Amino acid sequence: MTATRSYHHGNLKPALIAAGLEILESEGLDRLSLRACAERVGVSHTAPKNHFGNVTGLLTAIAAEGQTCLHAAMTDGLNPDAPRAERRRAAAEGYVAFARAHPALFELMWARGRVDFSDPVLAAAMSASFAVLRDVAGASGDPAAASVRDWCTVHGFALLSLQGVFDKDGMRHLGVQDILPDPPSGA
Amino acid sequence: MTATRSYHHGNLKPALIAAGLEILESEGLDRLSLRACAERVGVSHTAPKNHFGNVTGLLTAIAAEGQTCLHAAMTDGLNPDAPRAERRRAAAEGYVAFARAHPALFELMWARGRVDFSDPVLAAAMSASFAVLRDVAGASGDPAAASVRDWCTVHGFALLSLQGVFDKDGMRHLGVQDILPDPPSGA
DNA sequence: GGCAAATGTTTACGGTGGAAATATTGCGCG
DNA sequence: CGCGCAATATTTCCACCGTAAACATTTGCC
Repeated sequence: MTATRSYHHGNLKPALIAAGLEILESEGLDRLSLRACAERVGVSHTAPKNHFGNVTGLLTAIAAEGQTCLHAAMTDGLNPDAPRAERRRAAAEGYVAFARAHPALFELMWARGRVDFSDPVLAAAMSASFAVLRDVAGASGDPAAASVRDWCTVHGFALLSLQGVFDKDGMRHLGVQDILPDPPSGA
Repeated sequence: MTATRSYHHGNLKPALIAAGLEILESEGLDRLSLRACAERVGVSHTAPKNHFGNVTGLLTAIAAEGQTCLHAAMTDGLNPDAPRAERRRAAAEGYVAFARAHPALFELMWARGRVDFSDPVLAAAMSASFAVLRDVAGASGDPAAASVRDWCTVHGFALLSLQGVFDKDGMRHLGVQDILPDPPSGA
Protein backbone atom coordinates (compact mmCIF):
# COMPACT_ATOMS: atom_id res chain seq x y z
CA MET A 1 0.00 0.00 0.00
CA THR A 2 1.58 3.23 -1.02
CA ALA A 3 -0.50 5.12 1.49
CA THR A 4 -2.97 4.12 4.14
CA ARG A 5 -5.97 6.32 3.72
CA SER A 6 -6.95 6.77 7.33
CA TYR A 7 -5.75 9.42 9.69
CA HIS A 8 -2.07 9.26 8.87
CA HIS A 9 -1.37 10.27 5.34
CA GLY A 10 2.09 8.78 5.32
CA ASN A 11 3.50 11.09 2.68
CA LEU A 12 2.13 14.43 3.65
CA LYS A 13 5.15 16.66 3.30
CA PRO A 14 5.87 16.05 -0.39
CA ALA A 15 2.15 15.77 -1.08
CA LEU A 16 1.58 19.28 0.24
CA ILE A 17 4.41 20.65 -1.86
CA ALA A 18 3.00 18.94 -4.93
CA ALA A 19 -0.44 20.30 -4.14
CA GLY A 20 1.02 23.79 -3.90
CA LEU A 21 2.70 23.44 -7.26
CA GLU A 22 -0.54 22.25 -8.81
CA ILE A 23 -2.47 25.16 -7.38
CA LEU A 24 0.12 27.59 -8.71
CA GLU A 25 -0.18 26.11 -12.18
CA SER A 26 -3.94 25.91 -12.31
CA GLU A 27 -5.17 28.78 -10.16
CA GLY A 28 -2.33 31.22 -9.68
CA LEU A 29 -0.38 32.68 -6.81
CA ASP A 30 -3.22 34.52 -5.15
CA ARG A 31 -5.16 31.31 -4.75
CA LEU A 32 -2.29 29.55 -3.07
CA SER A 33 -2.99 29.23 0.62
CA LEU A 34 -2.18 26.83 3.37
CA ARG A 35 -5.79 25.81 3.61
CA ALA A 36 -6.07 25.25 -0.13
CA CYS A 37 -3.05 22.96 -0.11
CA ALA A 38 -4.36 21.01 2.84
CA GLU A 39 -7.80 20.64 1.31
CA ARG A 40 -6.38 19.40 -1.98
CA VAL A 41 -4.47 16.71 -0.14
CA GLY A 42 -7.54 15.87 1.89
CA VAL A 43 -6.21 16.80 5.25
CA SER A 44 -7.15 19.31 7.91
CA HIS A 45 -5.76 22.79 7.49
CA THR A 46 -3.63 22.49 10.61
CA ALA A 47 -1.87 19.33 9.56
CA PRO A 48 0.88 21.15 7.63
CA LYS A 49 2.07 22.70 10.85
CA ASN A 50 3.72 19.45 11.87
CA HIS A 51 5.90 19.43 8.77
CA PHE A 52 6.44 23.07 7.91
CA GLY A 53 5.78 25.03 11.08
CA ASN A 54 3.76 27.73 9.38
CA VAL A 55 2.61 28.85 5.99
CA THR A 56 5.95 30.51 5.27
CA GLY A 57 7.65 27.17 5.78
CA LEU A 58 5.37 25.51 3.26
CA LEU A 59 5.72 28.27 0.67
CA THR A 60 9.48 28.28 1.17
CA ALA A 61 9.60 24.56 0.45
CA ILE A 62 7.53 25.11 -2.70
CA ALA A 63 9.86 27.91 -3.75
CA ALA A 64 12.87 25.65 -3.23
CA GLU A 65 11.25 23.05 -5.44
CA GLY A 66 10.76 25.82 -7.98
CA GLN A 67 14.44 26.70 -7.85
CA THR A 68 15.28 23.10 -8.59
CA CYS A 69 13.00 23.21 -11.61
CA LEU A 70 14.57 26.50 -12.69
CA HIS A 71 17.97 24.91 -12.47
CA ALA A 72 16.77 22.04 -14.62
CA ALA A 73 15.25 24.44 -17.14
CA MET A 74 18.60 26.15 -17.54
CA THR A 75 20.71 23.03 -17.82
CA ASP A 76 18.41 20.69 -19.71
CA GLY A 77 19.69 20.25 -23.18
CA LEU A 78 22.75 22.33 -22.40
CA ASN A 79 25.61 20.90 -24.39
CA PRO A 80 28.66 21.10 -22.11
CA ASP A 81 30.95 21.06 -25.13
CA ALA A 82 29.32 24.02 -26.81
CA PRO A 83 31.22 27.32 -26.79
CA ARG A 84 30.74 29.44 -23.71
CA ALA A 85 28.74 32.15 -25.49
CA GLU A 86 26.26 29.60 -26.73
CA ARG A 87 25.85 27.97 -23.35
CA ARG A 88 25.37 31.39 -21.82
CA ARG A 89 22.61 32.23 -24.24
CA ALA A 90 20.92 28.86 -23.70
CA ALA A 91 21.00 29.21 -19.92
CA ALA A 92 19.56 32.70 -20.09
CA GLU A 93 16.80 31.58 -22.40
CA GLY A 94 16.07 28.67 -20.11
CA TYR A 95 15.71 31.10 -17.23
CA VAL A 96 13.22 33.29 -19.04
CA ALA A 97 11.40 30.36 -20.60
CA PHE A 98 10.88 28.88 -17.16
CA ALA A 99 9.50 32.16 -15.83
CA ARG A 100 7.04 32.34 -18.71
CA ALA A 101 6.04 28.70 -18.46
CA HIS A 102 5.42 28.89 -14.72
CA PRO A 103 4.70 32.54 -13.95
CA ALA A 104 2.94 31.95 -10.65
CA LEU A 105 5.66 29.68 -9.32
CA PHE A 106 8.34 32.03 -10.52
CA GLU A 107 6.72 34.92 -8.71
CA LEU A 108 6.43 32.96 -5.52
CA MET A 109 10.11 32.13 -5.77
CA TRP A 110 10.96 35.82 -5.40
CA ALA A 111 8.15 36.90 -3.14
CA ARG A 112 9.77 38.31 -0.05
CA GLY A 113 7.20 38.27 2.74
CA ARG A 114 5.80 34.92 1.69
CA VAL A 115 9.08 33.07 1.44
CA ASP A 116 11.95 32.84 3.92
CA PHE A 117 15.13 33.49 1.97
CA SER A 118 17.27 32.60 4.96
CA ASP A 119 16.07 29.01 4.83
CA PRO A 120 19.15 26.89 4.14
CA VAL A 121 17.40 24.51 1.76
CA LEU A 122 16.07 27.36 -0.33
CA ALA A 123 19.38 29.18 -0.20
CA ALA A 124 21.20 26.12 -1.49
CA ALA A 125 18.76 25.69 -4.34
CA MET A 126 19.12 29.35 -5.27
CA SER A 127 22.89 29.11 -5.21
CA ALA A 128 22.75 26.13 -7.51
CA SER A 129 20.61 28.06 -9.97
CA PHE A 130 22.88 31.05 -9.88
CA ALA A 131 25.91 28.83 -10.32
CA VAL A 132 24.65 27.86 -13.76
CA LEU A 133 24.67 31.47 -14.85
CA ARG A 134 27.96 32.13 -13.12
CA ASP A 135 29.70 29.32 -14.94
CA VAL A 136 28.73 30.64 -18.34
CA ALA A 137 28.76 34.37 -17.64
CA GLY A 138 30.20 36.97 -19.97
CA ALA A 139 33.96 37.22 -19.98
CA SER A 140 34.55 40.96 -20.00
CA GLY A 141 35.80 42.65 -16.84
CA ASP A 142 35.60 41.32 -13.30
CA PRO A 143 34.16 37.78 -13.53
CA ALA A 144 32.13 38.22 -10.32
CA ALA A 145 30.65 41.41 -11.72
CA ALA A 146 30.01 39.76 -15.06
CA SER A 147 28.06 36.89 -13.57
CA VAL A 148 26.02 39.13 -11.29
CA ARG A 149 25.37 41.42 -14.23
CA ASP A 150 24.01 38.55 -16.28
CA TRP A 151 21.85 37.39 -13.43
CA CYS A 152 20.42 40.86 -12.87
CA THR A 153 19.74 41.38 -16.54
CA VAL A 154 18.07 38.04 -17.08
CA HIS A 155 16.13 38.23 -13.83
CA GLY A 156 14.97 41.77 -14.48
CA PHE A 157 13.93 40.84 -17.98
CA ALA A 158 11.98 37.85 -16.74
CA LEU A 159 10.13 39.82 -14.08
CA LEU A 160 9.41 42.91 -16.14
CA SER A 161 8.29 40.86 -19.08
CA LEU A 162 6.01 38.84 -16.81
CA GLN A 163 4.41 42.10 -15.79
CA GLY A 164 3.63 42.90 -19.39
CA VAL A 165 5.87 45.92 -19.32
CA PHE A 166 7.28 45.13 -22.74
CA ASP A 167 3.90 44.60 -24.35
CA LYS A 168 4.00 47.88 -26.17
CA ASP A 169 4.95 48.18 -29.80
CA GLY A 170 8.64 48.50 -30.35
CA MET A 171 9.43 46.27 -27.40
CA ARG A 172 7.36 43.20 -28.09
CA HIS A 173 10.00 41.71 -30.35
CA LEU A 174 12.77 41.84 -27.76
CA GLY A 175 14.10 38.57 -26.40
CA VAL A 176 16.77 37.66 -23.92
CA GLN A 177 19.40 37.35 -26.59
CA ASP A 178 18.85 41.01 -27.55
CA ILE A 179 19.22 42.03 -23.95
CA LEU A 180 22.24 40.15 -22.71
CA PRO A 181 25.25 42.43 -22.31
CA ASP A 182 28.18 42.11 -24.69
CA PRO A 183 26.00 41.47 -27.70
CA PRO A 184 27.62 39.75 -30.70
CA SER A 185 28.97 43.19 -31.66
CA GLY A 186 26.90 44.46 -34.55
CA ALA A 187 23.73 42.39 -34.92
CA MET B 1 -10.82 75.00 7.87
CA THR B 2 -8.67 72.64 5.93
CA ALA B 3 -10.99 69.76 6.70
CA THR B 4 -14.24 69.40 8.55
CA ARG B 5 -13.79 66.61 11.05
CA SER B 6 -17.26 65.09 11.03
CA TYR B 7 -18.53 62.33 8.83
CA HIS B 8 -17.18 63.61 5.55
CA HIS B 9 -13.45 63.69 5.54
CA GLY B 10 -13.23 66.00 2.59
CA ASN B 11 -9.80 64.87 1.49
CA LEU B 12 -9.98 61.15 1.85
CA LYS B 13 -8.43 59.95 -1.38
CA PRO B 14 -5.00 61.59 -1.00
CA ALA B 15 -5.14 61.02 2.74
CA LEU B 16 -5.48 57.27 2.23
CA ILE B 17 -2.57 57.23 -0.20
CA ALA B 18 -0.45 59.17 2.25
CA ALA B 19 -1.44 56.81 5.03
CA GLY B 20 -0.41 53.87 2.88
CA LEU B 21 2.98 55.40 2.20
CA GLU B 22 3.48 56.02 5.91
CA ILE B 23 2.60 52.46 6.78
CA LEU B 24 5.02 51.17 4.17
CA GLU B 25 7.82 53.28 5.62
CA SER B 26 7.17 52.52 9.23
CA GLU B 27 5.74 49.01 9.29
CA GLY B 28 6.51 47.35 5.96
CA LEU B 29 4.58 45.83 3.12
CA ASP B 30 3.00 42.98 5.04
CA ARG B 31 1.35 45.41 7.41
CA LEU B 32 -0.18 47.41 4.61
CA SER B 33 -3.87 46.67 4.42
CA LEU B 34 -6.99 48.48 3.45
CA ARG B 35 -8.15 48.45 7.02
CA ALA B 36 -4.85 49.76 8.32
CA CYS B 37 -4.96 52.70 5.93
CA ALA B 38 -8.54 53.48 6.83
CA GLU B 39 -7.87 53.26 10.53
CA ARG B 40 -4.87 55.55 10.29
CA VAL B 41 -6.99 58.15 8.57
CA GLY B 42 -9.73 57.66 11.15
CA VAL B 43 -12.37 56.30 8.83
CA SER B 44 -14.28 53.06 8.52
CA HIS B 45 -12.68 50.27 6.54
CA THR B 46 -15.30 50.47 3.82
CA ALA B 47 -14.89 54.16 3.13
CA PRO B 48 -12.02 53.63 0.64
CA LYS B 49 -14.40 51.77 -1.62
CA ASN B 50 -15.97 55.02 -2.75
CA HIS B 51 -12.66 56.33 -4.03
CA PHE B 52 -10.70 53.25 -5.08
CA GLY B 53 -13.24 50.51 -5.65
CA ASN B 54 -11.26 47.86 -3.84
CA VAL B 55 -7.97 47.29 -2.14
CA THR B 56 -6.20 46.79 -5.46
CA GLY B 57 -7.31 50.25 -6.50
CA LEU B 58 -5.83 51.76 -3.38
CA LEU B 59 -2.56 49.87 -3.64
CA THR B 60 -2.32 50.74 -7.32
CA ALA B 61 -2.66 54.42 -6.48
CA ILE B 62 0.06 54.08 -3.85
CA ALA B 63 2.28 52.31 -6.36
CA ALA B 64 1.72 55.09 -8.87
CA GLU B 65 2.76 57.60 -6.25
CA GLY B 66 5.85 55.47 -5.72
CA GLN B 67 6.65 55.58 -9.40
CA THR B 68 6.51 59.33 -9.27
CA CYS B 69 8.97 59.30 -6.38
CA LEU B 70 11.20 56.87 -8.27
CA HIS B 71 11.19 59.22 -11.22
CA ALA B 72 12.19 62.07 -8.94
CA ALA B 73 14.95 59.98 -7.37
CA MET B 74 16.43 59.35 -10.79
CA THR B 75 16.23 62.89 -12.08
CA ASP B 76 16.93 64.90 -8.94
CA GLY B 77 20.32 66.41 -9.21
CA LEU B 78 20.74 65.11 -12.72
CA ASN B 79 22.77 67.65 -14.62
CA PRO B 80 21.28 67.78 -18.12
CA ASP B 81 24.55 69.10 -19.50
CA ALA B 82 26.65 66.23 -18.17
CA PRO B 83 27.86 63.63 -20.65
CA ARG B 84 25.46 60.85 -21.42
CA ALA B 85 27.48 58.17 -19.66
CA GLU B 86 27.50 60.15 -16.46
CA ARG B 87 23.77 60.85 -16.58
CA ARG B 88 23.19 57.17 -17.22
CA ARG B 89 25.17 56.18 -14.18
CA ALA B 90 23.43 58.78 -12.03
CA ALA B 91 19.98 57.63 -13.11
CA ALA B 92 20.83 54.01 -12.44
CA GLU B 93 22.18 54.83 -9.03
CA GLY B 94 19.09 56.88 -8.30
CA TYR B 95 16.96 53.86 -9.19
CA VAL B 96 18.81 51.55 -6.84
CA ALA B 97 19.14 54.15 -4.12
CA PHE B 98 15.38 54.65 -4.18
CA ALA B 99 14.77 50.92 -3.90
CA ARG B 100 17.07 50.75 -0.88
CA ALA B 101 15.65 53.83 0.76
CA HIS B 102 12.06 52.67 0.38
CA PRO B 103 12.20 48.90 0.11
CA ALA B 104 8.59 48.25 1.08
CA LEU B 105 7.23 50.80 -1.34
CA PHE B 106 9.52 49.56 -4.08
CA GLU B 107 8.31 46.03 -3.59
CA LEU B 108 4.70 47.07 -3.71
CA MET B 109 5.41 48.88 -6.96
CA TRP B 110 6.25 45.57 -8.62
CA ALA B 111 3.87 43.28 -6.75
CA ARG B 112 1.66 41.72 -9.35
CA GLY B 113 -1.46 40.45 -7.61
CA ARG B 114 -1.66 43.44 -5.32
CA VAL B 115 -1.31 46.10 -7.98
CA ASP B 116 -3.18 46.50 -11.27
CA PHE B 117 -0.57 47.18 -13.93
CA SER B 118 -3.22 47.91 -16.50
CA ASP B 119 -4.33 50.98 -14.59
CA PRO B 120 -3.68 53.93 -16.90
CA VAL B 121 -2.45 56.25 -14.16
CA LEU B 122 0.08 53.70 -12.97
CA ALA B 123 1.09 52.84 -16.52
CA ALA B 124 1.77 56.49 -17.26
CA ALA B 125 3.89 56.88 -14.15
CA MET B 126 5.85 53.77 -15.02
CA SER B 127 6.42 54.98 -18.55
CA ALA B 128 7.75 58.25 -17.22
CA SER B 129 10.19 56.43 -14.97
CA PHE B 130 11.37 54.21 -17.79
CA ALA B 131 11.75 57.19 -20.07
CA VAL B 132 14.48 58.53 -17.82
CA LEU B 133 16.51 55.38 -18.32
CA ARG B 134 15.67 55.26 -21.99
CA ASP B 135 16.94 58.75 -22.60
CA VAL B 136 20.34 57.99 -21.12
CA ALA B 137 20.70 54.34 -22.10
CA GLY B 138 23.88 52.81 -23.43
CA ALA B 139 24.65 53.60 -27.04
CA SER B 140 25.78 50.27 -28.42
CA GLY B 141 23.51 48.30 -30.72
CA ASP B 142 19.76 48.74 -31.10
CA PRO B 143 18.75 51.72 -28.95
CA ALA B 144 15.47 50.07 -27.92
CA ALA B 145 17.37 46.98 -26.84
CA ALA B 146 19.97 49.08 -25.07
CA SER B 147 17.40 50.93 -22.99
CA VAL B 148 15.49 47.78 -22.10
CA ARG B 149 18.74 46.08 -21.24
CA ASP B 150 19.66 48.87 -18.84
CA TRP B 151 16.25 48.75 -17.26
CA CYS B 152 16.39 45.00 -16.77
CA THR B 153 19.86 45.11 -15.32
CA VAL B 154 19.16 47.93 -12.91
CA HIS B 155 15.78 46.52 -11.93
CA GLY B 156 17.13 43.03 -11.41
CA PHE B 157 19.98 44.37 -9.36
CA ALA B 158 17.63 46.39 -7.19
CA LEU B 159 15.31 43.48 -6.53
CA LEU B 160 17.93 40.82 -5.98
CA SER B 161 19.96 43.09 -3.77
CA LEU B 162 16.84 43.89 -1.74
CA GLN B 163 16.45 40.16 -1.19
CA GLY B 164 19.92 39.98 0.27
CA VAL B 165 21.08 37.71 -2.50
CA PHE B 166 24.36 39.57 -2.82
CA ASP B 167 25.10 39.48 0.88
CA LYS B 168 27.72 36.81 0.53
CA ASP B 169 31.41 37.57 0.46
CA GLY B 170 32.70 38.37 -2.97
CA MET B 171 29.48 40.07 -3.95
CA ARG B 172 28.93 42.52 -1.17
CA HIS B 173 31.15 45.12 -2.77
CA LEU B 174 29.27 45.20 -6.05
CA GLY B 175 27.38 48.36 -6.96
CA VAL B 176 25.26 49.41 -9.90
CA GLN B 177 28.22 50.95 -11.66
CA ASP B 178 29.98 47.58 -11.67
CA ILE B 179 26.92 45.95 -13.13
CA LEU B 180 25.83 48.27 -15.90
CA PRO B 181 26.65 46.86 -19.33
CA ASP B 182 29.33 48.47 -21.43
CA PRO B 183 31.59 49.17 -18.49
CA PRO B 184 34.23 51.89 -18.97
CA SER B 185 36.35 49.23 -20.66
CA GLY B 186 39.10 48.29 -18.23
CA ALA B 187 38.15 49.42 -14.74
C1' DG C 1 2.07 -5.35 25.23
C1' DG C 2 2.52 -0.85 26.47
C1' DC C 3 4.16 3.71 26.41
C1' DA C 4 6.12 7.91 24.17
C1' DA C 5 6.55 10.53 20.14
C1' DA C 6 4.85 11.69 15.76
C1' DT C 7 1.07 12.86 13.12
C1' DG C 8 -3.81 14.73 12.37
C1' DT C 9 -8.27 16.75 13.98
C1' DT C 10 -11.39 19.87 16.25
C1' DT C 11 -12.45 24.14 17.85
C1' DA C 12 -11.81 28.85 18.57
C1' DC C 13 -9.90 33.45 17.65
C1' DG C 14 -8.27 37.70 15.39
C1' DG C 15 -7.32 39.73 11.03
C1' DT C 16 -8.58 40.73 6.10
C1' DG C 17 -11.47 42.27 2.00
C1' DG C 18 -16.02 42.72 0.24
C1' DA C 19 -21.35 43.16 -0.08
C1' DA C 20 -25.55 45.26 1.40
C1' DA C 21 -28.32 48.21 3.90
C1' DT C 22 -28.26 52.48 6.21
C1' DA C 23 -26.95 57.16 7.71
C1' DT C 24 -25.14 61.78 6.93
C1' DT C 25 -23.69 65.56 4.25
C1' DG C 26 -23.04 68.66 0.22
C1' DC C 27 -24.91 70.85 -3.50
C1' DG C 28 -27.72 72.02 -7.38
C1' DC C 29 -32.09 73.66 -8.50
C1' DG C 30 -36.72 75.10 -7.68
C1' DC D 1 -34.54 79.61 1.42
C1' DG D 2 -35.34 74.79 1.44
C1' DC D 3 -36.02 70.52 -0.95
C1' DG D 4 -34.15 66.39 -2.89
C1' DC D 5 -30.63 63.80 -5.00
C1' DA D 6 -25.98 62.22 -5.36
C1' DA D 7 -21.79 61.63 -3.04
C1' DT D 8 -19.65 60.07 0.90
C1' DA D 9 -19.17 57.36 5.04
C1' DT D 10 -20.93 53.86 8.59
C1' DT D 11 -22.74 49.61 10.32
C1' DT D 12 -23.37 44.97 10.00
C1' DC D 13 -22.50 40.72 8.14
C1' DC D 14 -20.00 37.12 5.68
C1' DA D 15 -16.22 34.14 3.74
C1' DC D 16 -11.57 33.21 3.90
C1' DC D 17 -7.06 33.09 6.00
C1' DG D 18 -3.30 31.64 9.48
C1' DT D 19 -2.42 30.29 14.14
C1' DA D 20 -2.90 28.35 18.80
C1' DA D 21 -4.50 24.97 22.06
C1' DA D 22 -6.60 20.90 23.38
C1' DC D 23 -7.52 16.51 21.88
C1' DA D 24 -7.41 11.99 19.06
C1' DT D 25 -5.09 8.46 16.57
C1' DT D 26 -1.33 5.93 15.01
C1' DT D 27 3.45 4.43 14.72
C1' DG D 28 7.38 2.44 16.44
C1' DC D 29 10.45 1.28 19.82
C1' DC D 30 11.63 -0.85 24.27
